[in-house]
Amino acid sequence: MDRRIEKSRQAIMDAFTKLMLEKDFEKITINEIAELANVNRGTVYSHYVDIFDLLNQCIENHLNKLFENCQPRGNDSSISGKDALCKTFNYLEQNAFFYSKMLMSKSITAFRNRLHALMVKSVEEQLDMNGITTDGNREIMVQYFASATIGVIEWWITNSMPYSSEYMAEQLLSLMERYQNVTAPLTRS
Amino acid sequence: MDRRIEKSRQAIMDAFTKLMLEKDFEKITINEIAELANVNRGTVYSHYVDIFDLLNQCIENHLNKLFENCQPRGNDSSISGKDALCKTFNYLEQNAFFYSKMLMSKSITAFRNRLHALMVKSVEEQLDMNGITTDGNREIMVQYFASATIGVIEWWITNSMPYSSEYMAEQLLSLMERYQNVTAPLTRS
DNA sequence: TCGATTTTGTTTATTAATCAACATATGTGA
DNA sequence: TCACATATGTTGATTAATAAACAAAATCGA
Repeated sequence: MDRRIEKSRQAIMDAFTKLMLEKDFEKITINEIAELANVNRGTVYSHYVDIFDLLNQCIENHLNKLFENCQPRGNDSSISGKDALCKTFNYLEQNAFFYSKMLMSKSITAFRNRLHALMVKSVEEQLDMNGITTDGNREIMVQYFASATIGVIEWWITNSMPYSSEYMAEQLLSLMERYQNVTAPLTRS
Repeated sequence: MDRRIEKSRQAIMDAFTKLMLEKDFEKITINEIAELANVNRGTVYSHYVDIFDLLNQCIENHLNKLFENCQPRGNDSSISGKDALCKTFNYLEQNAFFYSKMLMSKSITAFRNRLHALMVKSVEEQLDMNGITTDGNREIMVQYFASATIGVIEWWITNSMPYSSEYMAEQLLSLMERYQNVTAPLTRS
């Protein structure tokens, strides 16, 4: 792809993310973003229809990175479920400022919705991948695991990460293993 | 000016400076520079005729910053000659890696020549500014002060800055004050 | 509330950057 | 020494980014 596109997108997204950390979303203007990104205002509009589109793509980028982190590498299962989960918590820790802002913002509902949707999808994939069948209702089970995991993550982030990422991965894994052989809603063991 | 020009120049110059620090000038290629700067190779050629032009402009940029540092601020002489000289040594310290490379490189003669020329010009300006007249030969005096100052700077840089910049400024100032009321070849008192 | 300022979103002409292709030059290893 | 690879410098067609200008909407301050 034309490297200009990549550079502009990166500069705009970086500027937006930076502004997100230091002020409320409602206070951020396209002007500010363009100025900080050092691109023309028109360039912003050529990549994003408006600031909400920018927000959504920003969320999408971050959540993609989040869920990438918990995919076992390639075909070799050299990385265990616990390792992958640990990597995920490490990633969250490194980007805690961003995720904290997203979870605590009153005006941003898109983030929670998208996180939940992606988590549900991820849990379903893990169930399929591990060939898990259950007596109970599958739909409900998926919702159960997804919400449980998000709840733990949200609590950990918004409470300034009181435990290490290793410990969190351990505990979450242990909780999930109690019920089914679903070793992790995000990863396979 | 079109911000694209500024951004491209900056990216290219940054990449070149970075490469200068980690390898010899002769080993640096335009391809490398373009790659590291993340610009098309043609863009490099649209700003610089060849790698020697790039080197010269790089030297020019750095030396301009060097001599900017020792100009007293604006019209108010709130910053004394010593302070300005101190700022100059501080700047040299911060960019010691670059200046050391330049001074020690066998293949780069342009840097020493340009440094000497700018130093001579600076000494002449300081003489004029302070209205200094002397019995001796002015030309020779200018050469004397210019070479003396460069010699001290070169020794300090290539010997890993054995004294603090404050001390160096002090000592150099004191040496120059012994002869004329030329308080500093780089600054006015 | 009202006037002023800022922001938004869009358009247009212009320009810099891009990619691909090329011939030439330089250098490198067998 | 001679292929082979890499680097140089240039060209032309295409595209993304730019600045400037604009009307409309939103925000702000008095």
